[in-house]
Parts: sequence; C-alpha cells; structure tokens
Amino acid sequence: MAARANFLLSQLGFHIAQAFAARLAPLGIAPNHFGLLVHLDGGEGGSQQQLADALGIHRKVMVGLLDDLEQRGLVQRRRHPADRRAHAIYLTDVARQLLPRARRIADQHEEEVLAALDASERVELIAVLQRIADSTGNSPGVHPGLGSASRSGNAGASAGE
Amino acid sequence: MAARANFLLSQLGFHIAQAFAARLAPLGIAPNHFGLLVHLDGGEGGSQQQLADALGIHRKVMVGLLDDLEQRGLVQRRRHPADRRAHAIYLTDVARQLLPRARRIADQHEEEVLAALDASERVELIAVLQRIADSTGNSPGVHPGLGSASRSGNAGASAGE
DNA sequence: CGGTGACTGTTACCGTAACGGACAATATCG
DNA sequence: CGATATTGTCCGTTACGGTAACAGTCACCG
Repeated sequence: MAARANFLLSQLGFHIAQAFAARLAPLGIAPNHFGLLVHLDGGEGGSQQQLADALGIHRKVMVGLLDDLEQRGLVQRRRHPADRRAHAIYLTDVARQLLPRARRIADQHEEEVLAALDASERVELIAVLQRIADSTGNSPGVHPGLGSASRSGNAGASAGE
Repeated sequence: MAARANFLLSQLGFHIAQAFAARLAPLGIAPNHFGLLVHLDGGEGGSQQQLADALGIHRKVMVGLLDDLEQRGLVQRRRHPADRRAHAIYLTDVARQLLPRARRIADQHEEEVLAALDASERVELIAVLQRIADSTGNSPGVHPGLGSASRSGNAGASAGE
C-alpha cells in the first residue's frame, strides 16, 4: 500500500517542499518567494497580473507575495510606463545578491534528495517525472499549493500501512 | 529550472494529492480519511492515540477525523476493553462496503498518474521513489500535510520559468 | 489502601491563512 | 462623454493547526 506511486509522490512531494522551505527559511523567504524571484530574474518590468498569470496564482496572492518581498527590500513596485493602473515589478540589488545564495541552497537540497541515486538514475528519474507531469497536465513552472510554505508537519494520511 | 527533481516532485506531489482528493470527494471522504480507513482495515480495536501515532498525526487531529467518520457512519467508538479512558475504534459495515470502492478509485488514479509509463518503468519508478523516501527519512505510511485535503490550487511557485 | 504522576480523549482559545466580495483608480470601447 | 472591464487593494468570513486546559482513568509506590 505504501508502494503506490500515487502515495509515494504525494508523500515525497510534501516532505521535499517542507524541507526546502526549512532550508530557505534562514534567508527570510519561502519557496513561493524564491519562485517569484527566479521568475523576475528572467524578466522584469511586468505587471502584477502578468506575474500572477505566469505563476498560476491569483492577483490577491501576488499582492501578499510582493508585499513581503518589498518589505524585505527585494523587489520594487514602480509605475508602469504604459498603464497607470498597474505596477511594474523590478528586482533590487539586494535580491540580485540573495538569488545566488538561494540557488545554491536549492542545489544542495536537490543533491540531498537525489543522494541515493547515481548519475544515470537521476537523469532518468527527472525524465520520467517530466513525462508524468506532462501527461497529467502540469504546467512547466506552475506549482499549486505551497501557500506561504509555512506548514509544519502535522495531519493527514493518504495511506495507512 | 523546471528540470529539478526537487521541484518536479513537489509539484507533482501536490498536484496528485489534489487530484486524488477530487476523485475521492464523491465518496464523501478526504485522502486522510481514506488512509485512516485503510489502516483500520488492517487492524481494528486500537485506541485513538495508537492510531494517531501510527499515522504520525496529533491526537486532536485524530479526534476530528474520527468525528467526521463517525458522523458518516464509517467508524464506531466503543469502550476499550482494557482501558476505560480510551476508545476502541472499529469499522462499520458501511465502511467495509465503501472501502473497495475507494480502493478502486485509488487504483484508477494510480493508473492515470502512470499512464505515460510502461510496466518496467513503473516498477523502477516506484523502487527509486522508495529509495529516495528511505534516504530522506520518510516513514512508510506517514504522510505529512494534506490536513483535510480541501486545499484548492492557489499560491506558491517554487520555480519560475 | 491512599496519593501522586502520567495518560486519554475532548473542549476552548488563539493566531494564521485562504476565499469571496467590494472598492478606488484607470484604461478601453462605443 | 458614458459604460464596461481591468488592476491593485482592502475587509470580513471561514477554516484549520497548535497550545493550553480539563475531567476521567490508570499505574506506580510508599
């Protein structure tokens, strides 16, 4: 029963998300903040709505995320040059210094997760996971859940013994 | 960036948990209820504390879970023969009729998740996932999170583009 | 046998977070 | 210019996890 891909993926996924959040915590950001920063690093100046669409979240959630990041001095809300309703979001220099550290943490975590696998197994696992994600309709960069990633281990059981 | 096992596992895990909850919803139970029922099917008569320990959740959460299941007529709280403080938890006949249907839903979901893989790939994937779960310290039947499994897709982004 | 501590199940309380509706400001279209 | 949609924000409600506290009971120990 604990040998279902079903259960294993869900269990592992949550465990990994938790562990990653814990590793990222010392930097003062959560996984969703990290994802947003990485996305911004790939293209700044978009509106909050555009960012929300790209990450598959609601505008209101983006407000909160940006509030957090702005308070930590990691992003700036400037006036949008073409639409005075919208904000244009930009990374700050502080964020540009923080991002490499966060990426290194992600690398370390990846290494820890895959510690039991050799190189070829890792490649194959990722390929298989991508195929599953593709066939089940997961968007490449969109991650459901992980609200603010401050969940502590607690309830739930998707497969008893 | 969307090619990290890190991110893929977390994304897939959450997506799968959500989909499974949706599939189970018509039966009126959530994944954690299902896990508890399956566990009870493997051995009844235990105390709530024993069940909570086995599933890795807090007593208080078990109270709520059993309240739900008892209200739906799926479990019974009887007096514990050896400890008058404790309750002995038993499945009802209704639960015994419901369980096969729930298991079939789980099987269908498993099939859907693994649709893109052939038989040997499925076996190997499960073996690899079990190795990872083992090396990262996941208990066999314990699933963190999935509180009441009523989360709807919302925030979070663990890897932008 | 009495007393003390520990345990079980439950409830009450609190802080947090998600969800929905409503709102001002602005853009777009007729 | 007027009507409608969009952007970002705020507020109120609801749900949930976590802690503390409680009554009832057990286990130990003198």
